[in-house]
Amino acid sequence: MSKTSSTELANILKVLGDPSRLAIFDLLMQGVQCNCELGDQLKMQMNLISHHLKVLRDAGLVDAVRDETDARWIYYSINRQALGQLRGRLNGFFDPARIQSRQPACGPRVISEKSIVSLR
Amino acid sequence: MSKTSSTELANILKVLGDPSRLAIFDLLMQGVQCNCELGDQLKMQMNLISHHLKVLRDAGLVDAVRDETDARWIYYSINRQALGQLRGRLNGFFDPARIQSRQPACGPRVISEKSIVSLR
DNA sequence: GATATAATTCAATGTAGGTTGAAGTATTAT
DNA sequence: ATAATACTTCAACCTACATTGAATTATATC
Repeated sequence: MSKTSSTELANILKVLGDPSRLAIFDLLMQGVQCNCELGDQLKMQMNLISHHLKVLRDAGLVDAVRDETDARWIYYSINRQALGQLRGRLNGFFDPARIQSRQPACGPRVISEKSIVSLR
Repeated sequence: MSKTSSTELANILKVLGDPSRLAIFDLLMQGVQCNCELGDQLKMQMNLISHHLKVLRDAGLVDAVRDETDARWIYYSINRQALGQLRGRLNGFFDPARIQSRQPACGPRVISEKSIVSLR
């Protein structure tokens, strides 16, 4: 895997690698939608929930829509496309079949370039 | 998903959610094994590699064995069991089928307990 | 217009943790 | 014994960022 691609994945994992944020994500998977209920469930202040939701939204993982009848309310949900993409990337990256058996390029068992030359 | 389980997963994702560390993990998936070669590939100092390897080992993701003929060398590798477990947990957590459609528990469309009572 | 509600934004704080350089440990070679 | 090698550990630094409280925005109600 290319270094940039690995870095991109790391950044997504960092977004999800916070207990509060992953808990929010998990509640959204369960269908919880509004900021206030998230706060109730997790016993967190509303502005903190809002902060984490922004991080999740900036990462493209979460969507937000305003209520049509009362625009003060905002409903959050998992971005299904992003979820599918993430799932695919995780499966690709953490695939046991990817593990290659390979001789160490250094260490005592390796005949180095230099020693090959010196043997001639 | 329980909160503790979610937190556990978050901690693993945090370990992997660092670009340097995920790059090391990725090289180990490709079969690179010794500290020095990891450092060469990633242009990082050996002690820093060592630090990140310790974090990965503490998380159970990576194994280390000493060379039998020259114990100065240590070969690192992906812990296959941990990789399989992680893959399973990730697939379980980021499963689109988990997303539940659910009415918001708050917002204007919800008839609250209080209003029900006041209507009687 | 004034007040209330839902949520965001801002400024400040505190700390976890990535990075660095130097010292230390274990093993092997001379 | 001394030096070299491979790696780890330690101490210090520094930055990113989660958290907090207050102020702000936007919308709705009275």
